[in-house]
Amino acid sequence: MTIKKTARPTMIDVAQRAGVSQMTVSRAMSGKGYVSEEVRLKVTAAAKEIGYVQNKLAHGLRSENTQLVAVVLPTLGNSVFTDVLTGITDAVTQHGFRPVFGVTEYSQESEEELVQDLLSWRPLGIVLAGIEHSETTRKAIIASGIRVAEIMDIDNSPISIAFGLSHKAAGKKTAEYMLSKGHRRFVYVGSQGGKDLRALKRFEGFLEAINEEGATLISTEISTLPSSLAGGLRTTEQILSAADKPDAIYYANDDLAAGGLMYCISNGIRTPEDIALAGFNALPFLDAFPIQLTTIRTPRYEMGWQAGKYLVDPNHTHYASEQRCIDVGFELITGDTC
Amino acid sequence: MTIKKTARPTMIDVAQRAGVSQMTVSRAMSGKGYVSEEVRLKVTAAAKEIGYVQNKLAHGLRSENTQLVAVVLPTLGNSVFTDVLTGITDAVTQHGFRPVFGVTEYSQESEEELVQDLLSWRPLGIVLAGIEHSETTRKAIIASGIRVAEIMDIDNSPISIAFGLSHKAAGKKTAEYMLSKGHRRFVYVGSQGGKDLRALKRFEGFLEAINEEGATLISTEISTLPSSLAGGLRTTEQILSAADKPDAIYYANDDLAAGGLMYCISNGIRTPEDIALAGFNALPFLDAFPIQLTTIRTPRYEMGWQAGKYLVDPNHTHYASEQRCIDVGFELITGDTC
DNA sequence: TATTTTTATGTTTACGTTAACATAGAGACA
DNA sequence: TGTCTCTATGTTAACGTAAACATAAAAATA
Repeated sequence: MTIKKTARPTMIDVAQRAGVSQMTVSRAMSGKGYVSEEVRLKVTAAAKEIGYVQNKLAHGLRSENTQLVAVVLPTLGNSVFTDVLTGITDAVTQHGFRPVFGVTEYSQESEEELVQDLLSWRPLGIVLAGIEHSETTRKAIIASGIRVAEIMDIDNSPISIAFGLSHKAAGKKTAEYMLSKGHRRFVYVGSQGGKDLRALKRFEGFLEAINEEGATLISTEISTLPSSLAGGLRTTEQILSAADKPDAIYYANDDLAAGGLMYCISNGIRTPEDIALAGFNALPFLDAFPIQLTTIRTPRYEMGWQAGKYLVDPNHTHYASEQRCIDVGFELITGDTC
Repeated sequence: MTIKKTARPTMIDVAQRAGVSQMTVSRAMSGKGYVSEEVRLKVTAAAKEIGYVQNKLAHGLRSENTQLVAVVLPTLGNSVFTDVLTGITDAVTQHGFRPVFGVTEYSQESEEELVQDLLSWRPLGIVLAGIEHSETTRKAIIASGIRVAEIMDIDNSPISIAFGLSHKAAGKKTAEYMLSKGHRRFVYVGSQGGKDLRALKRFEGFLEAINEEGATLISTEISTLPSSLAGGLRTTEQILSAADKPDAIYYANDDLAAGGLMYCISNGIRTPEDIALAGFNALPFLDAFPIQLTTIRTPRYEMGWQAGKYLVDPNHTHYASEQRCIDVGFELITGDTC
């Protein structure tokens, strides 16, 4: 006879205590199949007495239903993605699911490994941030046969379904608004060394629009660091100290833009008279600023929520082969800085 | 449309393809036991060809080793906890583990359910934010026999080990500094309807210190909402518009304090001459403010990292019954607002 | 050369659960 | 009254993997 490592109670222990078969315990706990009220009470009492805890590994292995949803995000260091994760978590938790996540740090190689690893948990579905993935990643997910939802971006072909917005259109819209306010000489400020593909798409849309109008992009300042207020502030200081000053700065996101705005506020630089500023995301802390930043509001929580709901809601129709994009839209916040 | 159950390849399929037994595949994939280099290559090639993906449910069930770490947090809506989660994730990922998490929204009842559910995944260990838990929660974890680490707080008896700081001491230290700067009439600003127990402990320490010195607490303003800059701003406006004005405000955290500081900056109110302000956490975005907030720096990422490392590092000694607190400390940032 | 050790592989079984099938009594209906 | 359906329970097998045990050839040692 071998010695068990952990003698955690199983359904067999509960069954013995309740004087029924193990299968009856299973039925009483899961609520599936017929169990008399009397027996059900005996079983739940016995389970509580001996501290029975379900083993989800065994459950998942046998039933092929893990109650797990995999989530792949570039980082948790930006509230944009924690908003999304919160939406996903809320949606799937409602249906008894749990998220298992990993972060890629904006690397497609990391994403490949991560997806492989997450798939080994046999989740019901997977949520991927972004719509650009390596062929290996796409193949692995398709081969697994599980449900997929891509979020944030719709500017490409999704594996199956995408809930997002057109970043190219958002960049374009920002440019059009800035141009309409008479700005003509721009600087673009980015971060992450250009690894943020959605930021690049916004910049692309932005560039197209200003080129169409014959306006000028003086320079681009892309730091390798993650975006931060402090980084945006420093970069803005440099830009405004240079000989060839722009009349407007387009930032990859609100973290950078807020830093720029803070620099202006602190140094008595007027917006938009001395310099116009625009960001992206409409982060909530900007509400507290005395000057409202021109930016674009994105429904981050909602994208996560919709994707999560889509994956776990049994009433949803699922699109295995059909590819479709759900445009959740965005809203230009004109603000005071253009 | 029904979801078809895909016949995903197992080790048996790999074995057939490679012309070996299933057990040899298991050994080749896991690296445990003897496998000749020749066979190992055949197996990995066969696995790749048919798109084999490990089944972690079966692995975990058989080996009693899930490579999972459970994480319980009050919310993801505050960067304090995402910092912690990032630390945990980084530490456990290094050792091939994956976090499974859930949020309690500051409710002990939610925590009970959540812990029960997370335990059913048979994680190697669990990280809990905070040191105050219901007796049911404590019992369930102890009965499960898994490793536990509590983080953030050390002002109580941990289940096993806690990595955190004394919030009471932090509140006291802030009060002492403010008193040393001559402030005597205080208002306290909180949020979450007092459900944030760590904030309450800081307030407790703060109160003790000002009472010892005979200073006055004019009032406490505790909103039921989650903390935000906008909330801090509004509350500060109210406080400074009242007839009985304090000479210092102590905020439950930096989100609220930053809102207050922003109100002062926007309205030409001088700190600390007109009003002194202090917060808690030293959130990074405050670096970009023209006036540095008086606050307390907390090693959030480090707490998460240490807890994660403690749980999954095979070289660590584990303290099953012994209770101990690891004080990670804090640092007073004197700043400009006191 | 004989013996022991190391390496390499296979066979059987068990992890804890649920699906599928089996059985039997209670009540409904002809 | 006999058959049929519904309810309540039990029995057996299977999910995919790794531990335990078994075996045999190759290498090391005596």
